[in-house]
Amino acid sequence: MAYRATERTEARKAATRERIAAAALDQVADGGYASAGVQAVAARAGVAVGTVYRHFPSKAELFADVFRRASQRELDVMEEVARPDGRAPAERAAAAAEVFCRRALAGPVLAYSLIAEPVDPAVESERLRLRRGYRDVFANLLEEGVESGELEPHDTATVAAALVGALGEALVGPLSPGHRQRRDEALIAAIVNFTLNAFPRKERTDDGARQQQYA
Amino acid sequence: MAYRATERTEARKAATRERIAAAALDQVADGGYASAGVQAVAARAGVAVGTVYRHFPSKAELFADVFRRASQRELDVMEEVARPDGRAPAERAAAAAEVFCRRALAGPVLAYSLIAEPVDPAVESERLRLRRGYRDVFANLLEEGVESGELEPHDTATVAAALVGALGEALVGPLSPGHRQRRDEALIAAIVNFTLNAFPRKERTDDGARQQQYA
Amino acid sequence: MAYRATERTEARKAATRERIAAAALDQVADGGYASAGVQAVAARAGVAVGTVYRHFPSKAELFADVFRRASQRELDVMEEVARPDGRAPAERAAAAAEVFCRRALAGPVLAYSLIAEPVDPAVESERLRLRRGYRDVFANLLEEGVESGELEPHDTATVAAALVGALGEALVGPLSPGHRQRRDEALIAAIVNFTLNAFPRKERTDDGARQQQYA
Amino acid sequence: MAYRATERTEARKAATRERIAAAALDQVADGGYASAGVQAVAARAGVAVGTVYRHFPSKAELFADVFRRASQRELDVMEEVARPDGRAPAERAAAAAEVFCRRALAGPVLAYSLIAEPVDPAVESERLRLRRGYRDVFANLLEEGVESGELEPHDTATVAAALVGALGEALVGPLSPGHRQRRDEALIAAIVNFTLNAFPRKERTDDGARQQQYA
DNA sequence: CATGAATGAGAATTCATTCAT
DNA sequence: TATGAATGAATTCTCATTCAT
Repeated sequence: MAYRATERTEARKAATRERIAAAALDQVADGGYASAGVQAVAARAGVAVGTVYRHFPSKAELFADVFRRASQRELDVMEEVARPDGRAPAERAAAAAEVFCRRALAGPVLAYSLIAEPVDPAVESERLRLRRGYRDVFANLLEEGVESGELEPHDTATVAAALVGALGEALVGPLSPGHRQRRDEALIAAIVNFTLNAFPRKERTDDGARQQQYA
Repeated sequence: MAYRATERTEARKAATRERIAAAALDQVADGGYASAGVQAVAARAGVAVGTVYRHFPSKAELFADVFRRASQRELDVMEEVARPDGRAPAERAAAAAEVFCRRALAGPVLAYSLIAEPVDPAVESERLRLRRGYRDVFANLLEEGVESGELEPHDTATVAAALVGALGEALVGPLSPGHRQRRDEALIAAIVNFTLNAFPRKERTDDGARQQQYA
Repeated sequence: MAYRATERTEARKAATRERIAAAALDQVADGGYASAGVQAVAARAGVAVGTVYRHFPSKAELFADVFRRASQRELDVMEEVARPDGRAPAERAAAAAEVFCRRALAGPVLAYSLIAEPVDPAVESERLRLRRGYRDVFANLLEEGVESGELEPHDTATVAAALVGALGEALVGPLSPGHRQRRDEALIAAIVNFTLNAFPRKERTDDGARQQQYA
Repeated sequence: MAYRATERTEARKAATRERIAAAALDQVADGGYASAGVQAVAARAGVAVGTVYRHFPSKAELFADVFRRASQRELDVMEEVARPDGRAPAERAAAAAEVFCRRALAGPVLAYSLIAEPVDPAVESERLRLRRGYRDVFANLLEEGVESGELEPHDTATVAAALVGALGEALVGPLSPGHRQRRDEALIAAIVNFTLNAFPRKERTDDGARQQQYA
C-alpha cells in the first residue's frame, strides 16, 4: 500500500511538473520570453510560485528544460522529414526547409523565441543546441550527397549553418508583427528554391526545371 | 557679459559624450547588451551616472545612438564594396560577403549584438535598419543581375534576406566562445561560395570554375 | 490536492496590508506627505520595499487608499453630527464645526496633510473629495435653512466652501508647531461663532443671545 | 575709476539677481512650484545654473526670497485698500476681500502657489508670513471696529484667520483647471458678503440692505 | 509537498549642488 | 564673476528566490 501510494504520489508530482513546463511554453508562445516571469508561469499552471521551485531549481533551469523539449520536438519533425527513404538528399532538404517554414509561420512567437529572442545564458545553450540540430539535418544531407557523388565536395558544416540562418532570416521579415498580408506560399517556394540552390550539384542542366518545381 | 561656452568647453562636452558612447559600445562588445546597464557604462566611461543622462535622454536613446552609428559604419563599408564599378553583381556580392565575414570575425560579440541579441524596442528598430541595409545591398545586386540578364528572375527580397541570415549564422558557430581554433580563411571562402551559389545564374556551365575561385 | 489559502494566511496578508497603510498614515501624520517615501513607509511597517508593492500597485495608489479612508472617517463623523434630528440647521452646523475643530486639534499634521499639503495627482483627487464632502455638509445645512425660511436666499455653495476654508485656516495658526500654549476651548468657541455668523438668518434679533451660547 | 567700475559691477550683479528672482516667480506663476527646478529658472533668466548659486545660497533661499517679495506685494495692495480713510472697517474689509479675489482670479497659479502649494520648509515659512499678513489686515479692521464700538467684542485673531481661509477656499473651486465658465462677479459678490457677515455688528437691522449691496 | 507572502538587490531616472575653467 | 558639465544620493518600481505555515 505504501508502495502504491508512493507511485501515485510520484505520478502526481510528474504531472505537476508537466503542467508547469507546459504553462511556461505557452507563456513564451503567447508573449515571448520577456513575458514569462515565474509568477505568470505559476499562475498559468495553476500552482503557487513556490511549487515551481520545488520542481525546478531555478527559472533558468525551467526554461532550459522547456526550450530543450520544444527544440527536440522541432528537430524530430525535421529529422523525420529528412530521413533517408530513397529520395535524393536535395529533395529531402527541400522538404525539410518547407516544414521548417510552415511550422515557423504557424507559431511565430514561439519560433522567434526559440531561435532569436535573447534569454539568459542557461537557456541560450539550448538555443544553440537547436541551431546545431537544424544544422546537422542539413549537414547530413549534404554529406550524403557528397558521398553519393551527387554534390561537389564542399564545407558542408558551413553551408548547413548558412542554410539555417537563411531560413530564419528569410522568415523574420514576414514574422514581424504589422507586416502586410502574408503571402506564405510564395515565400515558402522562394525559400525552398534558395535551399536547393545552396546544394552544389555536380551537373546543373536541370536547374531551370528544379526552380519551376516550387514556383 | 555672460561668458559664452568656449570651444574648449564644447569640445570637452563632445568628448565626454563620445567617451560614453564608446564605453557603451565596448560594454556591448564585451558582455552583450544584457550586461550594459547605465551604471556599468558610466563606470566604464569614468563618469557618474547622472552624466550619462546629461548627454542622452534615456538608456534607450543612448543605445539607439550607439547601434545606429555602429550599424552605419558597417553599412558604409558594405555599400562601398558593392558599388557598381564594372564588376559583375555576383563578383561584388562575393566581395561584400567577404567583408562582412572579416569584420564580424574581428569583433564577434559586437557583431552578434548588432544583428541578433534582443534589446529594447527603441534599439531594436536600429537593428532592423541594419538588417534591412544589409539586405538591400544584396537585393540591389540581385536586381541588377536580373535586369542585365545575368540572373534568372526570382524573389530577390527573400533571397537577399536569406543571404543576410546565412552570413550571420554561418559565423555564429565559429564566433561562439570556446570554439576550437578558428580557420577563418577557409570559412570565409565557404561563405563566399555559398553567396555565389545563391545567385541564380542563367548559364551555369562555369560553376565548377567559380567554386575553385575561392577554395 | 492543491493547498488552499487558509483563513489564517489571508488574515495575515490583510494584517500586513493594514500595517502598511497604517504606517503610511503615521508617516504622513508625523512628517507630512513629503516625508513619506516608499522606503520610509516600509521601514515603519517593518516590511521590505517589495512588500509594499505586493499590497499596493504604486505609491500613488497606496496613498490614495490611505487618504480615502482617513477622509471617509472624518466625513462620517461630520455627517453623523450634522444629521437632521429636529435641531435647526445652524445648530447642527455649529456642532459640525466643533467636531471638525476637535478632531483637527487632536491630529494636526494629519489634518493639514488631508486638507492642504500638496501631493501627487492621484492622491490630490482624494483630498478634493474630502473638501467637497465637508462643503456638502455645510451646503446641505444652508439649503435646508433657506428652504425652511430660516435663512436668506444666498450662494450656498460659495458660503459652504468659505466655511470649510475658514475652519481650516483658523486652525492652522494654532496648529503650527511652536505656537504658544493652546487655548483650545476658546478657539473652538470662536470658530463655532464664526460659523453661526456665516448663516444669513432672516431675523437677527437673537444674535447677541446666540453668541453668548458659546462664549 | 575703480570706484565707478565697482559701482557698475555691483549694479550689474544686482540686475542679474533681479532677473533670476523674476524668472523664478514667472516659472511658479506658469507651472507652479513643482515645475520650478533650478535648471528651468536659470534658463528662463538667461544665466547658467552656477550663476543662480552665486546669487542665492540654495534653491530654498531663492524661493524664500521670491515668495517673500511676491507676498509683500500682495500685502501692500491689501493694506493700501484697508487703510483708515473715514470709511467704516467693514466697508474697508469688503474692499480688501474684493481686491484679494480679483488678484487671485487674475493669476490663479501664482495665487495657489503662494497660499497652498506644498513647498520646502524654508519657503513654507514665507507662506505662513503671507497668511499672517492677510490675517493682520482683517484683524486690524476688526480691532478697530471693536474699539470704535461698531462691533461686538470677539476673538478678532481667529475671525481674521478664518476669513483668510474662507477667501482662499472659496476661490479654490473656481480656480481649479477645467472648471466650467467662471462667473467671477457673482463669486466676488458672494465672498464679499460672506466677509461682511463675519463682522459681528452691534445693531443688525440693516442686514438685508447690506447683503443687497453686492448682489 | 504546496502555498504565497515576504524579501532585497538592482534597475532606470531625477535634480540640487559643486567646481575647474 | 559666469559658466555648465559633472556629480551622486535618492526615488520609484521589478522580480527571481526563500521559507514559515
